[in-house]
Amino acid sequence: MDRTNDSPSGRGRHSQSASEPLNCPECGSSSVHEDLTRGERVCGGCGLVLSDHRIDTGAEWRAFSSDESETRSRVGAPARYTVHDKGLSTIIDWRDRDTSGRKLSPTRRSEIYRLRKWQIRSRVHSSMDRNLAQAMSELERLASQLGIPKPIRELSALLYRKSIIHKLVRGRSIEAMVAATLYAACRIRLKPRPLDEVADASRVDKKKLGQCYRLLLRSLNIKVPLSNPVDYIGRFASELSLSSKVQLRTVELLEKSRDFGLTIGRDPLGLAAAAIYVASIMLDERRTQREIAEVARVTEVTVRNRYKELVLKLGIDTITQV
DNA sequence: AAGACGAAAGTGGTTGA
DNA sequence: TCAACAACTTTCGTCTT
Repeated sequence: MDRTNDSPSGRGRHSQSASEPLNCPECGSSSVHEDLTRGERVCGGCGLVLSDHRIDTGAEWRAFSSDESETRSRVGAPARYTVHDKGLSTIIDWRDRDTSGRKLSPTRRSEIYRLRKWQIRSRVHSSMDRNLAQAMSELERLASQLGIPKPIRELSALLYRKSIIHKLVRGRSIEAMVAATLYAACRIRLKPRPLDEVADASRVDKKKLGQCYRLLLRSLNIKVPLSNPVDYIGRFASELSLSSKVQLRTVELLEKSRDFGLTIGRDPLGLAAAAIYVASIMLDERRTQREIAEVARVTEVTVRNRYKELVLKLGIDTITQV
C-alpha cells in the first residue's frame, strides 16, 4: 500500500506537510493542525482556531467516477465535540495482522508495537478521556431532557473540554461542570434557560451550578451577553398557550421599560413574567400571577412588584386599555 | 373561593472598606 | 474577611372579584 494519507478521516491529505510545530496559546497543546477543508489552523486539544482563511494548496482534483469521488474527497466526518474523542481517534489493533489478515513482518511488527505503546502512553486513554466520555453522556442526557438543540450541545461540549484543560473539573463533580457549560452555552447562543431549570434537570443544586458557572466565565474569560427578558417570552408564552399577539405586546412592553430604565439590576425572569402578565390582561387573555410565576420560576411577589413598576412608570391603565 | 395585594422577615450574592 | 446593601423569596393576613 502506498497511500500517502492514513489520517482516519481523510481530511488531512496535504496537511502538516511543512508547517512548523506550533503550540496552542490557549491550552499549550502541541496538537495544532491544519484543517484544509475549512482553511483554518485549529488546536486539536481545545478547538481554538488560531488562524483562518488559509489557502488549500492541494491539487484541484476532480472526480469523474463514484470511485474517484470517494478517494478524492477532501472531507471526512465532521469533528464533533460531543463525542469524547471527537469521533476521530485512531485505534491500533492488538493483533499483529494487517488489514487482510496476514501476519506482519518482524520489522513492521516491532514498529507497530512501538506505535501502540506510545498511543497508550499518549492522552488517548488518559483520565481526561475517561472523564470526557462520562461527561459527554451526561451532557447528552441533560440536553435531551431540556430539549437543547445540537449546536448548543456542541458549544457546551467545547466549553467542557476547555474547562478540563484549565483544570476546572478537578475537585468538582462532572455533573456540575457539564450543567454549567450547558447553561453557559444556552446563554451565549441567546437561548437562555433559567438556572433552576438546568439545576432541576441535573442532579446538581442551584448553588453549586451557579458557582461552577461563574468559575467557568472567570477562568475561560468568556463574555456572556446579559440575558435579555425578551429571549424568554417565546417559551413562556407557549407554555401558557398565549397568542402571538400577546408575545408581540410583551416585547413592546419590555422594550419600553428598558427605555425607562426599569430593567437595570432586575431579574430578567421577573421582568419577562410581569410583562407577559400585563400583556395578557391588555389583550384579554388573562393568566393569573401564579400561573405566570410558575413557568417563569419566580414568585408571585416578584411578578407583582415588577408589574406595579411597569404600570406606574409606563402609565398603563390595565383596566381601560383593551 | 380564588386571585390579588402588601407587609415583614429571611436568603444568597455583590460590593467596598 | 466582614458588614452593608439591593433584589428576591417565603409566609401570612387582608381585600377584591
